[in-house]
Amino acid sequence: MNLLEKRATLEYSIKQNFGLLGSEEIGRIADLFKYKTHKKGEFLLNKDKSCQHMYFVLSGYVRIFVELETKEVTQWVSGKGYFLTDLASFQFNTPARWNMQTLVDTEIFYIHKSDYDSFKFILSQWNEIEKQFIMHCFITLEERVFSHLAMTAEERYFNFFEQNKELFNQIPLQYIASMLGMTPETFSRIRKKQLC
Amino acid sequence: MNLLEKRATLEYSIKQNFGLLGSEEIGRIADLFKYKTHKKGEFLLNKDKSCQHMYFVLSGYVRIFVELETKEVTQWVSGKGYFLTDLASFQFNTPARWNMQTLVDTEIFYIHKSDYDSFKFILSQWNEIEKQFIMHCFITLEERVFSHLAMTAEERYFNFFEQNKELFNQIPLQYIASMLGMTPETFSRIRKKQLC
DNA sequence: TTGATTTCTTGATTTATATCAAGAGTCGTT
DNA sequence: AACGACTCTTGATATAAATCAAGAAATCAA
Repeated sequence: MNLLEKRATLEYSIKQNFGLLGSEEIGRIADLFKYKTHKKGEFLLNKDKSCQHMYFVLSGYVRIFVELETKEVTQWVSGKGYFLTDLASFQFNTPARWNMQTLVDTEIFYIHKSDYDSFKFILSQWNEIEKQFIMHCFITLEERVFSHLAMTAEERYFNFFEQNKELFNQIPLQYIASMLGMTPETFSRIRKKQLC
Repeated sequence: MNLLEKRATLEYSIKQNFGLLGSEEIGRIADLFKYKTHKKGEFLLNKDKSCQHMYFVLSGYVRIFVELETKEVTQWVSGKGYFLTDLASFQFNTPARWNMQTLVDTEIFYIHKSDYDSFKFILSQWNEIEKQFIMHCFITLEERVFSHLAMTAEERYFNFFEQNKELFNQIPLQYIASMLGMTPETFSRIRKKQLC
């Protein structure tokens, strides 16, 4: 993939997630993102630091997690096409709540908060568009909370599998287990049922 | 509480949740809310219907829940000072995902979607303000997901209790149990530990 | 106040999931 | 190819939480 194609991928995802923008406007947004590659295992963000960037995953995977006394909790894994940041830190300058680490060699586009904030001056509809984006994120999270109120570990597994098949042969399964709220052993046993 | 004091309470909560507004502007927002009382057990919203309103709880409690084949799941209980709606339905005109029912006689202010949508024309900063409000909601939900990934039922109980003491002697405890993702029996046993 | 209904508690039991421990597979590196 | 480091699986066991069932307590309505 050459840089032009990478750029096209970014623009496509901006269109998908921040609808209602003309292609000229999308171009102006994309202009402010910078391209970078990260080796497997590198951190994009450390907990308690300030999160000054929003990231876009072009290829690879980024894990969002936190370390507790006794265990490590993976909050989410973002693959290609995802925008990600620690929202509380990025928007309200609080210390970051999560670590972000690449699980494989990963290509990202990133944008600094100061450039991101300029969108609202460049584009009159920006606040409206961003608002809708966050609403969709909120609705998705509501579903995730619901899955913990209403579903068993096994139901969460199959539900998630249907939506994210590709993830299951790309990253260590223990991280999927954690983001679904179960141990690797439980995950493995459910998986065995699935395969038999 | 007379109507003037009720109105003042609404304005105060608007200020709390949608900061950055002058008092004249808050007044113009509050003007578009209407006051209504609901008897215990009345529905503000039925699942699968269209949610055309946002609600503000002045006094009382509203339960957000859904009925499954085998059980009922309470997603949240909103007490005084809460704004509530089915966001997906209110904003994107999808069928409502939740029921909303009062748990006691309840006073609310409500606003129709068409009036709510007019805020952005009345107030130049509205989109920005609303965006920040939703971001805070999103961050709160992230914490809630995390509580299911990292905490036991007992930890969720005590964590929630610290934040919401008043709820525990105002509404049936079974609903708190459900929103914390446990059965009433488990809830009761944890509660016993707390009291002894 | 009384009876009816709902809610909460408690005990016994079952089930789901976590923990612990060991071994097997996989992957990356040299 | 071989080593070491992860990662996954599997079994045995422990623990957390759900289920089932009954009764007690609280609440509501007449």
